[in-house]
Amino acid sequence: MTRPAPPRKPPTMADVALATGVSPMTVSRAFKRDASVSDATREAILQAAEGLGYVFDATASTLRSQKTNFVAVTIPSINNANFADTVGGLSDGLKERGLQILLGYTNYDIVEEERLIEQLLRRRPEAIVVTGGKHTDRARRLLTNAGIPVIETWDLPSAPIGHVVGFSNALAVRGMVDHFVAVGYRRIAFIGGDAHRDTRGTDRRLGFIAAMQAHGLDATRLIAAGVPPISMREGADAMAHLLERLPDTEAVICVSDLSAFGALTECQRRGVLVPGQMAIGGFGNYEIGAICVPSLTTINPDPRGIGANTAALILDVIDSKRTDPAVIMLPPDLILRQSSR
Amino acid sequence: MTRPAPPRKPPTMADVALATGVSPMTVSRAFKRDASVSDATREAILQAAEGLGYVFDATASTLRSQKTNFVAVTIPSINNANFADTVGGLSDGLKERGLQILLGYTNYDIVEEERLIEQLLRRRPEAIVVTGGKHTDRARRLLTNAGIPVIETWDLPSAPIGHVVGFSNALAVRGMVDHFVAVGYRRIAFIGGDAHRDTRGTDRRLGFIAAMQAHGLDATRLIAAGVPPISMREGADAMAHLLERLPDTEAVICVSDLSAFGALTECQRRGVLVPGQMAIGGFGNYEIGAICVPSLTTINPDPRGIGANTAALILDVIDSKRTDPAVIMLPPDLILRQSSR
DNA sequence: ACAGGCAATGTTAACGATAACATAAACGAC
DNA sequence: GTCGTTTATGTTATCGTTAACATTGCCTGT
Repeated sequence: MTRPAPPRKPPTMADVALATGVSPMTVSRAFKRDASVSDATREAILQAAEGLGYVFDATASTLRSQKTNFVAVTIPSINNANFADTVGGLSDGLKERGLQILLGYTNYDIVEEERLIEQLLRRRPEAIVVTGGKHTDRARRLLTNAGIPVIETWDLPSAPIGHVVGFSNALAVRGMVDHFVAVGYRRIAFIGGDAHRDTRGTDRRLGFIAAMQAHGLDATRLIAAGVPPISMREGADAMAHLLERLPDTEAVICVSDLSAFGALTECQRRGVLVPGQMAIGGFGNYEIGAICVPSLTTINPDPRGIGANTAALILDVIDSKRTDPAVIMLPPDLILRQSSR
Repeated sequence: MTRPAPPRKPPTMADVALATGVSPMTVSRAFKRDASVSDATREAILQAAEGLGYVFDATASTLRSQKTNFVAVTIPSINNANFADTVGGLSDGLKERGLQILLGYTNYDIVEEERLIEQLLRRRPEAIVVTGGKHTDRARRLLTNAGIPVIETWDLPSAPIGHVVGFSNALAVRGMVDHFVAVGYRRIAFIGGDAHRDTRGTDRRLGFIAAMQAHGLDATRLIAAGVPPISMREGADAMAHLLERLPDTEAVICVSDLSAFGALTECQRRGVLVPGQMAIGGFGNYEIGAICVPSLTTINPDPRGIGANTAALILDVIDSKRTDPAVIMLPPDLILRQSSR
């Protein structure tokens, strides 16, 4: 009379304890770092655990200890080298402490961001990192009341919720405008998206306009190239548009290196010399800008540095080494390359 | 006599229940979709919850119901448009069911992958998706014993652990070699990384060698360009190397579009005409290949499709609509563009 | 008018770990 | 040799939610 194989529930610490002849508490200690368990006992426990196929249950641990070891992170898009670098820096900085990243993306939409933040907070992260400083009212409330460290990145919010690790997108673009003007360009255009979804892109356009006006120059050569975030294709289309409508333009600043590269290729297709007939500037210091011919003048916002600083900040706050809201600014570098010589 | 503000523990369902005058169980039901609660009661509960600043505790829910609503995913690198697209397709397909992605990256290292898999399994995901079919023995064991659906992607493992959603990297490259030969190229080189870290890259190189030999052609023009995954810079370096050492080479197939683009720029810097003097093929159908001048012949492995199919498969398995291990092949497309005309 | 059914809600115990406290044994200082 | 201290381990109760079962009341059909 053979029974059907029982559904065989996965083993728990109690099973490991039974197999080793100790109490569950000792098993629990054996899986911690600093706990006081004799080497022999720990060895026996871990071996029994491996033999039984026991896998630590982080959920139960979390519920009792009220520590999830999660850090929640929202980024606009997972498919973006800049944000990926920030997550990389963050992840590396948190790894040694056993903090795991719970990642979500908002698709550049603050309503989606609100939904995402709520979902993430349900997992009770130890801290939450959001990209950007613009949120729905409810999202702000959720973050404020979450009772955990909140870090806004990639931006310089006028009214920060908690901590900030970022920079001013507008000021960064101003630096590039200043450079272009100093080199002698006057009829300068800006290529960006056509909506306010991408707030960092919008800030860059506003920074462009303000900087041009500060120089007493015409700030109306604005090409809106499609729904943000715009990429290579839209950059190329925008350059086509620009060359047809405003052919006397001498230089163009693009909202990103990707659109700048697209714009560059359109010049190549049309035989427009870069930088001879058209100078180009980008934003973001993507790899492509360093490799393409001609290489692209750009702004390096140090995405990995943002992530690394955010990680360090989180650890300091968790260790109570820091109690007041921090505002960490990482001034972006202007990188001069062939496209604006 | 003012007391110091109490640490004010975050409200629980019991608090919401008290505030609404119902039992905690009814509050629990109000937060579910299908549960039987009257509209009036649910409304009152949700309003009270919002007023108290209550946030659902997914950890406790998970522990009791044994459902985490997590799907674990490992990718080699977060900073890669192909894998990002796969995660995007996966995420979109799982979102409607409330399944959240728990993402980790292995840095192209199967030892790191093992560590990561163990970490992820501790969170008790409903399913686990791994990139690639090569794992450490212990990782294989962990996956096999996890008791959840396992899906290997982006590959065609010889001995699958569970389900597979992928394609043969070797066969895909063979298709490109066949094309190059048909068009008349004979002295064809391959540019890739110099180690076995990136198993998909290695498979592509092996596919190249096999295909060349099948045509009776010299398969020794192999340029190793650095630690995988190689990118634009390494592609440029490799092309420089190739042009100096094997100047009679007529065409080159690169392990990725990124290295192919780097190789292309090196040709541009040296005045080597593409495709006139050197034809180039890439892999991955990255955006850059469609935009650059000349545009790049490439292979489209349909990363988003891999993600979407994986999501659909996971839902089918969870719903028990499918019980046997699935092997879903998405044959990559060869995309012919200017760089190999 | 009453059985049967369904909708809305309540009660109890449990998910699997560990914080907090308790205890036993070993060790050293004087 | 006694006492305090440290080390290794055990016991009990609990984290916040929900599965499973129980109950109440209202509606429907005959």
